[in-house]
Amino acid sequence: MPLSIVTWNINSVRLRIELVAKLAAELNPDVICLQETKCPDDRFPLKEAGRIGYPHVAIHGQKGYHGVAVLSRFPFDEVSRQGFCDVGDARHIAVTLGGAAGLKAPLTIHNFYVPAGGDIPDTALNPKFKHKLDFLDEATAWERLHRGEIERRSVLVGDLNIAPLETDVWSHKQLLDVVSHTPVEVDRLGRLQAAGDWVDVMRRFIPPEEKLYTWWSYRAADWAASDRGRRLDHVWASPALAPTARAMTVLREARSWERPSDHVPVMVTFDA
DNA sequence: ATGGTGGCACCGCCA
Repeated sequence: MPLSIVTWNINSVRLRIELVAKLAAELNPDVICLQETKCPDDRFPLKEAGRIGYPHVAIHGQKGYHGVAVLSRFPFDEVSRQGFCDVGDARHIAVTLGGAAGLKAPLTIHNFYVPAGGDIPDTALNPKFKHKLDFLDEATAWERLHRGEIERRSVLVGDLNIAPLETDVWSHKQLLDVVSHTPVEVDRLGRLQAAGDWVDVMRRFIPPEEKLYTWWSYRAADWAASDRGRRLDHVWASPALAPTARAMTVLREARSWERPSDHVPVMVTFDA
């Protein structure tokens, strides 16, 4: 059975729930993983999610900042939330789809929102950059502990706030010292990927030689004309699941929607 | 070379 999963940093779920409806109408995904919901759990727009076809919602939110959620057409067998760096941030939620979703075997989706890391790529000068690296280190250690489960049928998606490849940014040279593309961050992300033996599914569909972006700054006068994008959002699959990936879409047009997020949705369809 | 925008909570912080 095909299972389509979207990841999208929505930058406020309450402000943009109608854009989730538009996404649902255009791509019809089975599961939608959101980041930066910026919404306490008791204020999440659950009714609206149900109205647009997603009656099953797993949330890990907080007031004003961060927050992740998973909207699903199918019920979850399990939901879990992991804290990192002991700071109380809502940056991870995992759901398992299985028998109740009609899958032949359980499939776990990890939805991450990695800290952005501030402006200065120096851990001594910028505590937010230190937090970003620490978060990635903790997530890597946590993955090593759970490697046995991850190896089966897992997906890791989210706003990882790092563009690892030279073609994941509009100018490799000009962004080498810009947070999101520094070698130290790329190295940390590589370790996280190696810890789960994750396959970069987006790059299975668009070769590493080609430019590929999922985020364009709000600060550009004309984001499309300047096209100074970065690939900050990712879909990784475990080795067991990766070969079943059938299609991948980066919904670039969503950046032109009215009152858009600065990130666009990415969808991957698996024969799950 | 600089500053440019956006969301939330509350007039600063984070992205």
